[in-house]
Amino acid sequence: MTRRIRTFSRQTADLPSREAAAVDTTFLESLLGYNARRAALTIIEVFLDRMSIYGLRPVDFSLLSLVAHNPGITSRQLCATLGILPPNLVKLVADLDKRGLLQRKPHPTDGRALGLHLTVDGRKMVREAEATVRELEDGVAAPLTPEEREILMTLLRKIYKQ
Amino acid sequence: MTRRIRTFSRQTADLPSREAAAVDTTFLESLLGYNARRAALTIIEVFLDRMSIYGLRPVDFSLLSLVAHNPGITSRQLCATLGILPPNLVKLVADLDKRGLLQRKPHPTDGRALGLHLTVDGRKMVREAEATVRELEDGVAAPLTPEEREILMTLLRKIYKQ
DNA sequence: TATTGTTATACTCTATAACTATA
DNA sequence: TATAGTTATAGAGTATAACAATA
Repeated sequence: MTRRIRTFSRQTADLPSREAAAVDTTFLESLLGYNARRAALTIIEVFLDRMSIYGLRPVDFSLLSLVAHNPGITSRQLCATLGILPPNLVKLVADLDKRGLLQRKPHPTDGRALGLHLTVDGRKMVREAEATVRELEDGVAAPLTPEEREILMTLLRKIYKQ
Repeated sequence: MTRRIRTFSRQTADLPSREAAAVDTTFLESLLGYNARRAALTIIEVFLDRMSIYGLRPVDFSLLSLVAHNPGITSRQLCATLGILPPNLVKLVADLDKRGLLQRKPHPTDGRALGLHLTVDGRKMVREAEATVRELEDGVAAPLTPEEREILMTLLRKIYKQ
């Protein structure tokens, strides 16, 4: 079975040209928000490139990984966890369903809800995709020592979990 | 002169409900990309709220601040610095021009280019807005010691400057 | 009466192609 | 021939309102 590999275009952030290098960014670089956004965009760019072989965007990967580690999770829980609005989750789940990666089954106790479960293909893809994400993150975290990498994640969690 | 204050809606990330709290996010939270994106979104949310009094989104603020610290900067330099594509910058600059915050003047040496300069109103707004951003960042960085805050920014810069 | 999943829809953000004026 | 600024436009992402089925 062949599956079309979706491609994701993304602005190729112009490499710092002579002009850009001359720009004073001192103030912006003193801001947590600016630095966090720039770092996040850098990681996303690498993610898009390396994960294109699976046809998974960050949101698709996060969704599948959550279903893998929380079989039977509902759309509502997914929305709350990933910060996605319910109407926007419908197509995401429907598309992954069409690709044969997950299934919607009746919820055991709540007749309104549907529990999400990975298919065999879905489990295989998540296993491989999670390994690729680890490799890709090893690459972007290369300038950091293992200790610094842990510190960085700990500090980031302090920001969004307060 | 009255100026309409633009409002920016943003998804009010559902606070961790009982349901969401039960979701296992261990794997995602072990990823740099996930943590960086979540932290960036948290800061943006606070930014949108506190900066709405100026009618400035993050991109507007970054643009104005760069012009303030780099008088005469060109659109092309802004694009390279902020990772914006030239066609998308046109309306941003035009709108700030219409609001009387900046002006486009002929470039002294390049007839094709236009140098951007803040107006008196623009300089006043940037001064106040930068102070507000400092305050707002003090808030989001409250769970961190001053040393941790510096370490966090240093590590983030290592990620996107490699 | 509230919640789950859904449809329809609108608005914003990001991207590509192509034009003009100038280098 | 290449670059700065621009126009038009398409696609992706994110938002609100409202509905049927179920709690």
